[in-house]
Amino acid sequence: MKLLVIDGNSILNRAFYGVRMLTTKDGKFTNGIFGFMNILLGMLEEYKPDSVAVAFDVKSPTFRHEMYDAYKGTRKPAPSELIEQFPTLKELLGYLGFTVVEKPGYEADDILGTLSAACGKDDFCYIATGDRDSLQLVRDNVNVLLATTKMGKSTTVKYDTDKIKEVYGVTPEQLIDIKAIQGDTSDNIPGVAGIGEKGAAELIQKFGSIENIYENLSDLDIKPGMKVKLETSKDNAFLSKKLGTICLTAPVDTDLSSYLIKEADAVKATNLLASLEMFKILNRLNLNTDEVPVSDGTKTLKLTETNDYDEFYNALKSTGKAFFTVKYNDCGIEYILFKTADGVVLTQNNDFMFISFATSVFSDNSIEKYTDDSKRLYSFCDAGGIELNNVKLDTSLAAYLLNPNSSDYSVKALAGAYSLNAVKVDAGELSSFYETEKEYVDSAAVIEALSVKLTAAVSENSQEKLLSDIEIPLARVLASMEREGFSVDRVGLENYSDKIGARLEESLRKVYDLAGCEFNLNSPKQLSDVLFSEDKLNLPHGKKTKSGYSTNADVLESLRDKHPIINEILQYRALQKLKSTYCEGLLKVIDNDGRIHSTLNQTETRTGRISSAEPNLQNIPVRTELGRELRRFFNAKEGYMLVDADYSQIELRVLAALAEDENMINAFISGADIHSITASQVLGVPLEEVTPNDRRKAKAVNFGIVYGIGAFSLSNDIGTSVVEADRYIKGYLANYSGVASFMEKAKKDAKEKGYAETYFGRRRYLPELLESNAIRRGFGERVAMNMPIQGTAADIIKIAMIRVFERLKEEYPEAKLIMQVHDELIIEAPENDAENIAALLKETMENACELSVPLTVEVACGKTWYDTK
DNA sequence: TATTTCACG
DNA sequence: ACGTACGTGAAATAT
Repeated sequence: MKLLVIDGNSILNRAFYGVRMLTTKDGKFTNGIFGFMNILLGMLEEYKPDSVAVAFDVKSPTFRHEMYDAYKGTRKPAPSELIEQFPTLKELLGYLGFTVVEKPGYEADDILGTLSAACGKDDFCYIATGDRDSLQLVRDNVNVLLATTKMGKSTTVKYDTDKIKEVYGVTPEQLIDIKAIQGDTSDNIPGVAGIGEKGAAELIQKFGSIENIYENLSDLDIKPGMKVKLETSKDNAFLSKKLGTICLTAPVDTDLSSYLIKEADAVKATNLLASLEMFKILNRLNLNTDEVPVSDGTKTLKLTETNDYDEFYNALKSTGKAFFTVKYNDCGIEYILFKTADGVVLTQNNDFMFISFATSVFSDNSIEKYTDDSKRLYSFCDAGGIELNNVKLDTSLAAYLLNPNSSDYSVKALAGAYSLNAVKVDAGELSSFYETEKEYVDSAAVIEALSVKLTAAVSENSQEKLLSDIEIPLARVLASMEREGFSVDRVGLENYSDKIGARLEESLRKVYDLAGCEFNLNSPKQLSDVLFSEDKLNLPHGKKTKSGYSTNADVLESLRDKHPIINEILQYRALQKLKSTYCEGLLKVIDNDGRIHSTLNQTETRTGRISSAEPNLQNIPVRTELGRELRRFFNAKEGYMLVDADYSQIELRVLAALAEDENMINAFISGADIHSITASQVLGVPLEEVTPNDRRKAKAVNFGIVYGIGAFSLSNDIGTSVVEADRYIKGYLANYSGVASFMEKAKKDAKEKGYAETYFGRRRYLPELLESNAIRRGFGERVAMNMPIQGTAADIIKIAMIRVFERLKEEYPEAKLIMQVHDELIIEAPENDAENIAALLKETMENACELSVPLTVEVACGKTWYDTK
């Protein structure tokens, strides 16, 4: 019999602290269970036990905090986030066929000891724990698998008798004697006062046991000082040995066959794991559930191929719905897989009729499309001059609306999330195709069922309009923007790069001179050594990071007048950023058409914004002149102009509207400068007497308010004391009382509902609000205040983008929307139409949404991006 | 792969 | 006593 005995408390504890906080959408904490299952599955695979027992303490769990322990010698109760995971874990283990062992009055340790001792010589026992105390249980047929977390990575180390000898120089039993002398404050084991780990180990290595030591104390070769200590604590030593010896006779079932792994209750286990959103674990377990019926009741789907396109097209037309996924290759579409009532139908692009078929399906307005990557499909269709009509659902977009706190919206991931993993495919003659294209076929198999579930959930959340009027139409706009790209002056950028490169070298040389040594200036670690070491520049260090002292711009800024090297380092950093990220980074991605085609992600941010990557064109420098020069190389093609428009203070206006704050609304309606008005009202001085410094502070507060400001950060930002910053915030909230109550309501609503939401109903779930850690809860509260503002602004510009796109297509088909930077839209327009298009853009953006405050847009034309500012 | 830094709104 | 403003992506070094 091969037995695996797990210290459930210890392993769950390790897992909890080793895995970053994870929660389900509805706020259940799962990181401990997730880590536990990973460790357990790893052990099952590696050691292949036939029996498993998981032991738990019955009393409420505590945890050892190393630092805390060292000083206080006590244990802290485990946080509620961990405690709530125990019952769920036990339930899950039961469903999976593993035996949970608990005995009131006994610790998990004792159960491990008893079961390991119950192993006969034909048995083998593995003990999994994170607690070194259990190492005393190691025998020829008992190994301990010690879970340790090294640098955030969890590993298990196997201890057999040889390994114990190697590490401690003693037998496993002698570890008890070492501990009897050494003691253990966290377990209230006194030990021998004045002798620690090293001394204890040495004594036992030499003399074998405390019994031997005390029987022959006068004769043994021990330093007199140590003898005195031993003598004084004799009673404690023997008491400690007793306390430190793990009980081998706990009253638990020692018939090992009771712990044979039982058959899992696959349905219950699957449901529980799905509710915990642990799809990776679910897949790894390979539970033998019956196939899940898909929406039409079918359990096993037949994979067939058709070349009779006319017939198949008519079949699609008669149902009015096409559920499909597309596989692309370099030349376009490789094949399309359709889910039909009969199964999955493969249509391969190896026939001259195929494209005509695909074109018919895509353009047919009477066929609703349900697919998984509409942006890519729009892109393909645009490129081939094919119309794509009536996209009813994009699974990734629907799932993103349902929960933006996710990173994987693939059909595979969603099928897991919606318990559709067990749909089986009968590939028949296409089995070799199925083998190589399994993932696509499986995706097609579930896309209808998935669509049904997603549609229901979106409707349940009242997010239908968000999906049909914003996200789905936007996919088409983004596809077009990606395809259009942004024209870039390669030669200009190369020259600029050379110029920066020369200055960079010069700067580096100066830093070396001033430092008196050469080192890698790109390494914060090496730089902090040079700046802060006593034998180097010995400058006063600021805040710490995980691995040393910070060298970021804030810290350096505060040291600027302490040493001339600081200024040079700041300059170097700025140049290095321009050179590597912008010059070299951008030059690498200019396409053959002389344009940069960034990817615009629609399911990336938690607030509803879009993001730009490979390259990121939403963070092209603008704040410093040297950086802003880069924008000269982003230009309009021959005969065209850039038309650039941005919303002014859109987030603050959204705040005024959402908060229904009369005062702030009137400020915006008046059209005057919002920051000056704020300063005037908060300080109680006439508008004309507001100084530039007053305005600067008011502006900082206006920005900060949107993020869920704290006095500490504001004081940092505007360079005043925390007390004064706090007074300023109080004054601000008293003046804009609608804003104050909005913030309170935002927090309260989010706490009650579990999510924050925008004006248009976009949601963001906030499990952080349930955490016991005040820092993280505070973060959740700031997000609860910020998300409705940032998200509503994001919704508004998305609406504007769709309308601008439609109008351009209709009125100025040559002009194209090419970029969005959160509150800014850029159009590449024929020179002659630029003025008209500027007006069109401004008007469309300003009227994208009717709020109780006006939305104002500033628009400018120019040959380059630089010229539009 | 994680950490640190820094560019943008 | 904590640690301190929201949302991103990229590059470089360190592990």
